[in-house]
Amino acid sequence: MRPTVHDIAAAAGVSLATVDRVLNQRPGVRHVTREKVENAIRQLGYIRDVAAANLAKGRTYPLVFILPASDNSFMHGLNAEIRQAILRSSAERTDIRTIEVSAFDPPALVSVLEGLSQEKRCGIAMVATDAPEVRDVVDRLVRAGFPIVTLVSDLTGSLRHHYAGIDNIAAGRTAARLLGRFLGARKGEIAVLAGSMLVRDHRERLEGFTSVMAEEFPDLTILPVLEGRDDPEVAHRLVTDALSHNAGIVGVYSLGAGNRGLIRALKEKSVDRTLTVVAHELTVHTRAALLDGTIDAILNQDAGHEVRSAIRVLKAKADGLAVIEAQERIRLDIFLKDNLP
Amino acid sequence: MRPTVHDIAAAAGVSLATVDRVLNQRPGVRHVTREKVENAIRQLGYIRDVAAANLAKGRTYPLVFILPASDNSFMHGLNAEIRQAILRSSAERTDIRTIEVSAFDPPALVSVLEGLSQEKRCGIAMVATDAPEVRDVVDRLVRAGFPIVTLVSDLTGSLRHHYAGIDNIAAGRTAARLLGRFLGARKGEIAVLAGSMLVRDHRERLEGFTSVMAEEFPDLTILPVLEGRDDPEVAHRLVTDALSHNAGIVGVYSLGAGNRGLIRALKEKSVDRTLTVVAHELTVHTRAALLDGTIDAILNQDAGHEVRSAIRVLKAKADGLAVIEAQERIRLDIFLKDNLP
DNA sequence: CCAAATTTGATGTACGTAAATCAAAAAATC
DNA sequence: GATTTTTTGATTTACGTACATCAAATTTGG
Repeated sequence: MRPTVHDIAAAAGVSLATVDRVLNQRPGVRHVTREKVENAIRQLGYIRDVAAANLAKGRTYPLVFILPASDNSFMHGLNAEIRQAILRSSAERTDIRTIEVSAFDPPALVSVLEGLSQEKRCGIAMVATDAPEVRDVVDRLVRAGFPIVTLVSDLTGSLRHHYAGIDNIAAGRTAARLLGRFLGARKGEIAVLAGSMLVRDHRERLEGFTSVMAEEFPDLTILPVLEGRDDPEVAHRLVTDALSHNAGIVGVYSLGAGNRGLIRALKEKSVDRTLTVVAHELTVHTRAALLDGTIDAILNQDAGHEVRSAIRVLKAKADGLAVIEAQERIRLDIFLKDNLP
Repeated sequence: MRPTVHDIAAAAGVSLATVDRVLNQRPGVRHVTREKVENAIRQLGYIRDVAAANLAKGRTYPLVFILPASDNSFMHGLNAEIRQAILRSSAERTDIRTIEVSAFDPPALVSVLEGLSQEKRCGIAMVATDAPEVRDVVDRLVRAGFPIVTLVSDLTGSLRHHYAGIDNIAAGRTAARLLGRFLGARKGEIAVLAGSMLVRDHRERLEGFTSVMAEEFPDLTILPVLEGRDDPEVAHRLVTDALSHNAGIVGVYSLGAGNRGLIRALKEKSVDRTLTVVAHELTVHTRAALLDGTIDAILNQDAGHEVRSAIRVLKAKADGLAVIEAQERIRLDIFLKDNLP
């Protein structure tokens, strides 16, 4: 049986009330007494029963998800997962609310965060926009005791407690190796379709991609990046143009959203040639394209896992508890047509 | 605020004691009264507070892991993860014990299960050996109210509540496509190294592998399977022999354990030729081989995830609660040298 | 050494549920 | 209609923790 507060009180030779004061950091305990209690806690290996504590406190975990107002499948999926989490909130004692903030707009994000800093403490999960002023508010909030995790896109160099998302450099590198290996001995050009180079995750994916390409596949040259703004129409036009003007393209890496347009363009143009294509994010469109052979591999991050992980980490941080690191690592999923979920 | 037992009592116009009798399926409630209470539960959307209930009951979840006594890295890893879970057991209210049973030995497994059926009810996670007599005991245990999940290796056609493991046919198919695509236009022979064809997961991997090879890569022919019994020494000898006698081998698929021997054989023989190699299970050995280029891709199942998932599912089943299906799906991890954890 | 301030103890209530007891009411049986 | 059986109610204690109150003990300051 694990020790209870009563056991500590007995072991430390103090009353229950004193143990309570120490545990909950209430004033009115002399230094020596506090030490006695803390020693007893350590020796007995006491761990607070979080379930019982939450019951007594009537505690719920107020959580806020800050998401960019982007209209693409991935963000829709992320939103859906958060709604699922909200449905579970009574069982999980969470109280989740979401705030939309205009995309790639540091000042907007900063003002939302500053608004939160005025309210009572809550856990924050945010899709970060990478800017110094954002880092500053985040650091301030962390110092003020707010548990903060970044979601999907990280804020490196900040004090955020955790990042629930994939390693985007590794993702880009993996994409490059897959493309390179699938192309085998073929020489030619690779078209890269991104959303925007202003977004950190896209920049990182490109960085990883180009470095592996340069190191290991010198016969393949990367064309200037097409910025499709995660918009299917724009993507369609850019890819169509590129394929028309450049007969040497043998492969495509789509590292952002807006794959609907890419797929349409590929189908229109691929009658005359075979392209090897690696794209990000598993959606109804990319899934169909993988199955019909238009796309060769899909790299994916599991939005559901990211949301559940963010919630687990925020709750643990609010309680000052440790997390199971391996459990919270978001992996890069690689899907071929054979291992689709 | 979510409704409590008091709210139901009030709504149904009965006493707390009666609500308790209904909730915990105690006798002494007339049919009509039971219905009144059940209606109130449904209308108010009452959900039992599991934390409070467990506190009141002083409940722990007795769990048993039944594992084959196999001496390979994967089973060691699985064991390590179970030990980790045991360390967390006080916080998770679990009481975990493991039972080793000789590998690939249905009668031994059956007798262990029958022993458990005599004890008080507990959740069972087992690495199944696929045999009719095992299926029968499992079905009997499930009917007797034991929550049962299969781990790593499934028992299809049985009543087990859940399977915590990967889809091995999909794994084999994926391996075939990776090998085939990596080899590009090359023709030649593929060596397959398995542990034993008596194990269901190995059979399934081979099945998936051969079917994709046959369908999509007719220029590659599969050599007769080498059964390495998951033993490094045996594997080393078999692979060395195969490579010596057959100059046409261009690729290797290792679908079982004992990769240490495979890797040594490859290093000794690969001075004169380039092989494309796909292997299962990420261990220190396969990881190093992936990084130094001896292996091209590793397929993996995350033992930690499998153990945690099995525990979550068993607890949920014991409480009659639903699980988050997407969370419990064990995915096939594909590692290239760029996305190693 | 006395008064004031601080520290500690004792005790009770609460959270939502489980489980037990005993009395009272209702239903079924003869 | 009286008796037995079944069903229901009322009440209590418990789980491990949080939190509040008030009294008692101890320390501190003058």
